[in-house]
Amino acid sequence: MASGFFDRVYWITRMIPRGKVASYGQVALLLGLPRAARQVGWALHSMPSGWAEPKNKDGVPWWRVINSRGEISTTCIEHTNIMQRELLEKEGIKFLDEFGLNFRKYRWVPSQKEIERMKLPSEVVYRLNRLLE
DNA sequence: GGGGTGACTTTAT
DNA sequence: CATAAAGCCACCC
Repeated sequence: MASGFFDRVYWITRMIPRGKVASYGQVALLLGLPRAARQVGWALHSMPSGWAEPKNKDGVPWWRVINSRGEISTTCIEHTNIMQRELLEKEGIKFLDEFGLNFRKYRWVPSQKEIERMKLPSEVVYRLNRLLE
């Protein structure tokens, strides 16, 4: 388990499968920090630029993290919202409008086993299950 | 140690 | 449905 907050964000984000998305809040929950959604966005914004490249095998698939309304919400100039949509479309995701998609259809729902392995506090597991149902 | 800064979220209007 | 406001907390001066 990584020690720093940022490293833990990258660790969770790497678990999101191709063609699936998670919200910033969902990543925060999986970290065991239910109210750290904003910092998740910041972590993805300020990671080493090489890690943001889709071709980088050891990189972080930042484009699979969107906001709780199912919309792309990056303000990054290097990695734009348009770029993010193209990356997701390349993974098979269809958009409902310019930057919105069907969260019901594309949300990453970790297996119960994966959730157990993370040893999260019961309150966090409760909130997670409610989010994913 | 204090204050500003967010790729956020929820709740209230 | 759209907007606003408040709460949020890791990080960097």
